[in-house]
Amino acid sequence: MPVGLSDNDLERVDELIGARRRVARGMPLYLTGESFQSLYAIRTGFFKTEVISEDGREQVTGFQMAGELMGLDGIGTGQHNCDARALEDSEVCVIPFNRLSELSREIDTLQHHFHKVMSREIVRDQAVMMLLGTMRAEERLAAFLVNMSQRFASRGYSATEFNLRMTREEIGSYLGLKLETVSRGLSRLQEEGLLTVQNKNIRIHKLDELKRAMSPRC
Amino acid sequence: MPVGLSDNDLERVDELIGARRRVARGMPLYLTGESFQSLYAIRTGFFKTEVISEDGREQVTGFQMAGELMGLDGIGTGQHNCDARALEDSEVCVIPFNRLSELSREIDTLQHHFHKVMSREIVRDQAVMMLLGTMRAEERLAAFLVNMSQRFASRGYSATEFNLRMTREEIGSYLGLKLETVSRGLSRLQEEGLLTVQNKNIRIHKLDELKRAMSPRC
DNA sequence: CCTGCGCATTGATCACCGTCAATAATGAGC
DNA sequence: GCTCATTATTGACGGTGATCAATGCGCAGG
Repeated sequence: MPVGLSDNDLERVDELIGARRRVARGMPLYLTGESFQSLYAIRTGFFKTEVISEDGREQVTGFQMAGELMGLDGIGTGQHNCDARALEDSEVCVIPFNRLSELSREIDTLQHHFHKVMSREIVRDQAVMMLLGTMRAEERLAAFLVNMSQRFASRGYSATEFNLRMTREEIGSYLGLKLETVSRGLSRLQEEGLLTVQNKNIRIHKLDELKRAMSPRC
Repeated sequence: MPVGLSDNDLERVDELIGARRRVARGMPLYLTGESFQSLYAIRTGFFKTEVISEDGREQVTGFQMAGELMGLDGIGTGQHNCDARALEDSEVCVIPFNRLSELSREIDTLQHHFHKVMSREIVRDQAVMMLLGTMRAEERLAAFLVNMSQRFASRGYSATEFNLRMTREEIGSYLGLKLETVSRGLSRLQEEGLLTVQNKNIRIHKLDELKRAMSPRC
């Protein structure tokens, strides 16, 4: 993942990557309470992370796609603090955290890169707080779709046509809404002509207007 | 902050701490967009961090008290991604991030400690997402007060009697509620006999019931 | 092909919380 | 001590989204 390494260092980082691991759709990569040993970089596939509170509430805290890193929440306590579950058949690289720590002590670039990744995760979480704290249902939905669009685009896929891997309920959990509200919101955006929804398939017709729909009433 | 260092290493970590800096009530420690150079450890006082979105929305993302670290959000982009503002006259230790990086390459304990702090910040943020995504107004308030109580207690102050430093509006922003709802919620908890509110002064009478009030309807 | 199950859509109703508004209390500054 | 601005409380009302419920769709498996 990091760039700008010497050939020699690059080799060593390559060795850092332990095994690969396949995770079938619906199966957990790790569960809350399991001992934390490794980080996971997604090679292919799609995941959700989900926190479960003492009183049984569930909150999806994120959806992860290829290239993204999972497991950072486990470093602090030595135990995973959320569930990570595959939304489609997926493959991850296992990155033993001990080895990453050692190596990042020797390779500046790797250390910096790792710190940046953690920091960006914090910034991302803050953006979700903003979404949950201040946006109305349709704004949240627009923000979610724009975010998906950008992430697909940055991976070379279409920014305007993609298949969601998660259910309405999972979207709702992530956005702090009920699944009915998600469904209604999508129908509404469709009526307004911003996009077409057909089950999990989304076709965005007016990306700019969708971005504007993230802001309060016109 | 880290413990378990040799005397020698302890000296070096001490040197890591740059200047101290005083921040008067209401003044910013840093603002969004400023270049990121240092982390800040609070010696005394009380801060809030706040994200401001492009369309002008504000979201308080946290309240920080003595011993806590601020500025982690800046590492990823090299710029601060939120405002940090003192809620009372405060003093912080400036920790130049370059020096921290260097030193943590040499001192394992420091490296581990730093990684844990970042990870815990991520877990904390996820707990806030859970709060914003799944809890009703009064549950959020109870959770907020219990959290404050615990943090005061862990610093040697009373767990049942303390002064909030922030306004109802700031509490509301943090909890995704309007200030009126915060006020009503506090009044309600008071009517129920769980606590006494007098402006910013909180006296908790039934901490266990307050904890129960974090969960859905009795 | 049909069956059954999970997922999605849509409608009707209701409750929670936001909004608007008026008043009160607090604290800083002169 | 008085004034003013800020902060907090409380009430009335309305809207957004939750809840309850019924129907429809799509897909895996027999």
